[in-house]
Amino acid sequence: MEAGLTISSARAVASNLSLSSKCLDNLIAFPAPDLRWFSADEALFQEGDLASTLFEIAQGSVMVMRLLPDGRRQILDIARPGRFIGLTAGETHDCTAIALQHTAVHNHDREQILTAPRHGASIAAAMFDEIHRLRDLAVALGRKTALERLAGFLLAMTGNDHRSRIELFLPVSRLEIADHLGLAIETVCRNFTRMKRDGLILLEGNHRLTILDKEALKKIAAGHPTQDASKTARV
Amino acid sequence: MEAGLTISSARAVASNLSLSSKCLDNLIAFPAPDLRWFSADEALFQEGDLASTLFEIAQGSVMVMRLLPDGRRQILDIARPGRFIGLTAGETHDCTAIALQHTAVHNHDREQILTAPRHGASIAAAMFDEIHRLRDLAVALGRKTALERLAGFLLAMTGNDHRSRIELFLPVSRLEIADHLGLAIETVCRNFTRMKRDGLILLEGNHRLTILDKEALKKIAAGHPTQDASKTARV
DNA sequence: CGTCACTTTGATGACCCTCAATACGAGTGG
DNA sequence: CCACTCGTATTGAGGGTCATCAAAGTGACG
Repeated sequence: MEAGLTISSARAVASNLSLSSKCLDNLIAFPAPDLRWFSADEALFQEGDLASTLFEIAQGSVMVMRLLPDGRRQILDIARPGRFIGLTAGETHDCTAIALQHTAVHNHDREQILTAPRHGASIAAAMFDEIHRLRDLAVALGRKTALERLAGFLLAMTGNDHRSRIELFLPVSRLEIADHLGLAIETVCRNFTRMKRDGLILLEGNHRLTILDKEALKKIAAGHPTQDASKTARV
Repeated sequence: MEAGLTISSARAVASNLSLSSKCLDNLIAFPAPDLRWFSADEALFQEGDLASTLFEIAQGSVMVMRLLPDGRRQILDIARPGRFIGLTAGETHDCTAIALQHTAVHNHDREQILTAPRHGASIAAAMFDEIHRLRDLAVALGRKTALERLAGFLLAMTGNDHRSRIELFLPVSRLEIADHLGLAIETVCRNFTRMKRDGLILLEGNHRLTILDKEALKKIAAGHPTQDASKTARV
């Protein structure tokens, strides 16, 4: 692993996240699959590996990423329990998946699950979701500002929580957020600081964050032509 | 349509592209689907529309895009004959599809084709391809330079043509290339000019282009730490 | 031959990256 | 308990790539 990509053991700090209800549903839908544990920073699969199994996250979190020859990294997905990992077109994986915490996954045989009619529907839904997420990401990376990307990222991390004030556990470091959003780590920091200054969030340690004004974040993330608070504040 | 997005009638100039063999295969695999024609700039569907039909491009080309409230645009896909359009997770479309030329599409009933076992496999393959393309796009938008993105775009336009010298028809304007690659139109122009200066391509009118050195483009697009020609040339 | 849309080129500026220094937090050992 | 260390996060200064603004060039079409 490269020096710049080193990930601390701080990750083990809070690996006991809630096991989502969606995941429990899948435990019933897919009876008795193999369960396997990965430790933090361990690879579920690497780009180029044979794609014979499909992983379903039971507990923990996983990042899916691609590396350029000179070390530039794009994190394509940060996946939580209930999600499928390893959907690919060809015989081999086109990206790498790394566990972010101590993570449990169900192994499904790829051929078997794709041909089984009942399971096929779940996989199809997972693929549609994947397409939708990647479209969102492409719009963010191609056309949104750093602040808008970060707001969208935080909202994505909240999942379906509808409260206005939300306490979040971030399974990723600033560097990983940066590599997910196509930014430099310093830009992530500066915009977190700005959100904090503007009363949108609270920062409580590197992996804890509280959203104070979800509606404001939504407006920013949507790319609305908002009157910039930093400008009005200086009048 | 917005002023900035106006698209010229120049598109009709060369709408007689080759009807790919893959498309002919599909004509056999999916017997007697409805055929429908769209004129240039006509929408196949808009973001928010009910997603009841799946479109298979028979002839022409289509762009899939999303708009932000203030007019920023991200073109997510530029699709040629043989490709499926309208794959979406929910009941409604999460993006807009516009014909780039006079374009013929086959209409497939969404429910019917997804449940039919034989057709389902083709759709699954199409979805995998879509995921793969979107990952490539995200890596480009998030972590590649303007020159690298443009090189990758040109290679994607060549399809499976293995020759070194390739004459291309570009179904899109400079503005559309820019909105696909997350750049400004001027940046696209400048980098085309640079490629031309470096002997990588020829520019022959706004929609015609010849690739002279495909291998060099591949190296650039892959993100290899290349010795910059613009620097060495000035010594 | 004038208009119109698009493209190209140039000048300038903004946003974000890079480099650098400091701060913070957790773990370790004295 | 406190100094020390190490990795990460934050903040500041300066620079580069690309965006914006502006103007000229090109080609199609009436």
